Amino acid sequence: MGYKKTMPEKSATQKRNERIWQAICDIPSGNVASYGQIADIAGIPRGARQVGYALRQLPRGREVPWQRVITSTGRIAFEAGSRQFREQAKRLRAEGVIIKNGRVDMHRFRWQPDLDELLWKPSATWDER
DNA sequence: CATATGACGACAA
DNA sequence: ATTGTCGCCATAT
Repeated sequence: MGYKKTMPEKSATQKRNERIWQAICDIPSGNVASYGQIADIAGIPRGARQVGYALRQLPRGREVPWQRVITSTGRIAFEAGSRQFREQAKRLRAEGVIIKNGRVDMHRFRWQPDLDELLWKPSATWDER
């Protein structure tokens, strides 16, 4: 029975990454969020860089809308013109996000969770069908 | 243990 | 608007 005791538990890092990936999955298509914003939602204040790290660790095949995470100033974090930059821009535009002069208008496309909640909260009313 | 690094962010010039 | 600096914090060496 106990021959599985060496099963390694998820490291703190792994659990943190999971929370981050999960938070990113909540960003609606057509919207974007900043690294810091995701960090806060994932319960990691001042953890913007950790979000970047988690994304870099994102396993192939794991479906997470990583393209929706950009810097707080509305820029794509990758070097302009790089392959990754173009891929992200392409995906965002495919969702209707406008990138003008290499930047996204955060006032217009930034995801606002609380506002989003307001639309989900009254679900009880709709759940009744 | 000391440094360096990075898909960040805030701020000063 | 740009650019540089510094703070932040997990990892890598």
